[in-house]
Amino acid sequence: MPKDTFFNLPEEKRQGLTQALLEEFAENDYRSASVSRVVERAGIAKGSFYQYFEDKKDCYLYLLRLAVDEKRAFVSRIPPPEHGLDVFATLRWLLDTGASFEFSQPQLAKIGYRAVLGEAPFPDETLEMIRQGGMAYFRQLAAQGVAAGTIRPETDVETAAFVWNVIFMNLGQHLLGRFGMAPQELLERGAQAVSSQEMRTVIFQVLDILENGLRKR
Amino acid sequence: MPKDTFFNLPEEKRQGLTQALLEEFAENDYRSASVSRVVERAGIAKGSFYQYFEDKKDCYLYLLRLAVDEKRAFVSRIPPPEHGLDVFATLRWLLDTGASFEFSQPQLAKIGYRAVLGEAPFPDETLEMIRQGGMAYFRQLAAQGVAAGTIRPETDVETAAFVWNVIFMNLGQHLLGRFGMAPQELLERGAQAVSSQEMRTVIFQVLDILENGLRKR
DNA sequence: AAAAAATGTGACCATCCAGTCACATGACTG
DNA sequence: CAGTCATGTGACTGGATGGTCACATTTTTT
Repeated sequence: MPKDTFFNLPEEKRQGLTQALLEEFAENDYRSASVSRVVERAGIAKGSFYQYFEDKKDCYLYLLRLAVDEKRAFVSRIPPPEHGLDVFATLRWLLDTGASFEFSQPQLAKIGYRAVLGEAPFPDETLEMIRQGGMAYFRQLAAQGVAAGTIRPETDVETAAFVWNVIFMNLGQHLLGRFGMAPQELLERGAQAVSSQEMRTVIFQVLDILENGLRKR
Repeated sequence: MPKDTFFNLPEEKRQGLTQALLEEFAENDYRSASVSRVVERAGIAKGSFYQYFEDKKDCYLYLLRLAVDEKRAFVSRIPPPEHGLDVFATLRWLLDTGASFEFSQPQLAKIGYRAVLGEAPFPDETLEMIRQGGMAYFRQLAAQGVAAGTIRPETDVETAAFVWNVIFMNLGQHLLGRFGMAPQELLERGAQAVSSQEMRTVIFQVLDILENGLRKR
């Protein structure tokens, strides 16, 4: 946990530091990220940094929790389709929202992505939650679909969850690379970028593949 | 390129050094991997290391090329289904072979995986080849399927390639995590581990999802 | 205004890193 | 045997890192 001094910081200064942290930890994995670079970018003294955070791990976990909170807030802003409806409608909402988040908060998304890949050299419950949360959700969704009869009954829930999860995790990056936006441009255009028709089309195609397969019949 | 001295090394010593390199670069990304740890593990002097390799980058690229070569050799040992046949048969062969390679050479696979994620802080053509090779292959495969009429004609080739590629890249890791094998155990059991019936079932399920979708009809 | 508490600072420390180099050891050659 | 060349070595350099601390500055309390 960051110390009180961090939360007592004037809004502007705290934002500046947070931004420097976001940049550093989005561009580098935990071990390569450098506190020295962060304080340089933020324009504060090394000593000050350690008035705000216990250590490097502390500031990293702060970012992780920030990512979780922001994603929660983001998701709750776009309400899900009514519960119990078609699983594929839920899936569409998920992919759509997930991609939007990636475009709206690319740095937080990247940090979360890194966390899932499991490169931090220490155990932590927030980390574990992020790592397992996605699969758990998709597992439950798949089970629900099987129970409701929307999904083919012979489906293995774990395997379906894997496929969905892996697509979900990588779709944002794919769209980003495919439609060639620099991170800078992203930050300027904001979330509405994803509403571009091209991207919507891709998302729907992906959903269609997951739902109906690729084989012509 | 490693220097001549490296290739002149007695088999045993070269193997030992290579093994130390594999371990280090499979466990750490490029920036975090440490030459000091490598020479310690390999039991040679720091100076000797720099008789064999130009620098850190040189030894890393050696591993990358090794990964490419080994994978090529591995793949050519399990011949593909006849050309021009069902795209899905080719896909099955791909997933199967890919997963087998991951179980047979987990360290090389991991290094390749890291390379695709794009974390090395320098440009290189081998790197670029590894990064784009997968997508290029799947793109061509999808186009072939559309042309042959096996795949639904309205399919966007790029999107199909993305879905296949992302599944292909992550299936090995998934199987590994799911059937809970430690890397050590893996190295002992070798490639035949993947022939376990459980894993085959999962691979076939994944293929089935990609081919026919999940929706019950 | 004085005292006290909180916050800011950058030189400094121990540790690690990639890479070098003067020298030691071995092997081959005339 | 002497001489030459390839290989092995580890102390060392310069630089970066995470983290500390004695002190300076600012803010709050008395």
